[in-house]
Amino acid sequence: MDEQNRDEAAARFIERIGQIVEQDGLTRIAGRIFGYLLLSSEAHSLEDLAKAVQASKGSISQETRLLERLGALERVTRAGDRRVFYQIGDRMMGRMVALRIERFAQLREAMAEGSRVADDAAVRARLSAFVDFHDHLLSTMREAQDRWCRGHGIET
Amino acid sequence: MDEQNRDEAAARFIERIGQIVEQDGLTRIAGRIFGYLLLSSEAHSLEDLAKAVQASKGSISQETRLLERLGALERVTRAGDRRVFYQIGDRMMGRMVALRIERFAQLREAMAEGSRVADDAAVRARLSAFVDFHDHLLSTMREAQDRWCRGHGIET
DNA sequence: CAATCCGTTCAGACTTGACTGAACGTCAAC
DNA sequence: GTTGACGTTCAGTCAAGTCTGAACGGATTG
Repeated sequence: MDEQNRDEAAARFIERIGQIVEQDGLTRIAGRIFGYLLLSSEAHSLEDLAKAVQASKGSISQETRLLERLGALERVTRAGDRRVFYQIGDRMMGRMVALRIERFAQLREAMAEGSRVADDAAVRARLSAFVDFHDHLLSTMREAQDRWCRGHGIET
Repeated sequence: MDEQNRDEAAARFIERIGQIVEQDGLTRIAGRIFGYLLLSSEAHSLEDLAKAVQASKGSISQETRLLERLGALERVTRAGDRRVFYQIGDRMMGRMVALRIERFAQLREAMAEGSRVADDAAVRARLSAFVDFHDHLLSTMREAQDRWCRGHGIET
């Protein structure tokens, strides 16, 4: 793969991650920042990122801090340099999965509340089945996550 | 729980489901329709739904057909009645989980593509680890789903 | 102190897409 | 054929939220 193709492929990857992250409720710019950093082993300055994803400094500042809060990015500083650098966080993988597992848990809770509220027996049965199913699913997911993380030295 | 409280609780449930479904990329109205039908054992007409979730007939038509396409709702008709009624589909539970599993798979694919594109060995290693992890997670999730569905007579 | 370099914040412009309501097509009944 | 009950579609409206760019605050250097 020559450099030209590699750059195009990288751009496609960044856009793709941008869309996926956007589907998860963040902004497209946050997704592109994340995608860009995923493809780099180095930390990048705010200015770097602004140039790479073609967005204003303001947006980059906003979104990097959000991603940091979510545990997706890490902030790196260097002696003798006032700038801030961002890189993919160690706990990134664990956090991404944890967030999605959390979504399942949220839905489970809502359904549980529903089955408490419902006055119709058939409805209660349907919602209870949903809750049971998700309990099952959640426990296997969490177990899978724990096991894998322990086996590979990944922190959650 | 008296009727007043029950109605309020039902309304809260419907809004909550509305928000969750909205997070999943559908509209809030679609979510409310879904929530409303989740709490009912009967099928409801388009007009019923319009009144229940306070939306226009146009929106209800749009969103019910979308939910039907996704396998969340079923369309029911009755002899001697030209109206269409909607209810929660049998395959609802399986479909909801399948859609979310699909999201994991999407992310896995993107990361796999990234590891093909990356020119840095450390980056490739990070992305490969991500892919492996998701392969692991996906297989356990799918297995859990299959096993549970088989054990409880749920169709996927 | 002035000059400069960063990151942050915020008001406003702008984009996106949800939602409505009216028009339309269809079917059945009369 | 006419009327009325339905569901669908679509152009237009409106609100939500993203993005920008300028202003700002703090730190550092000369």
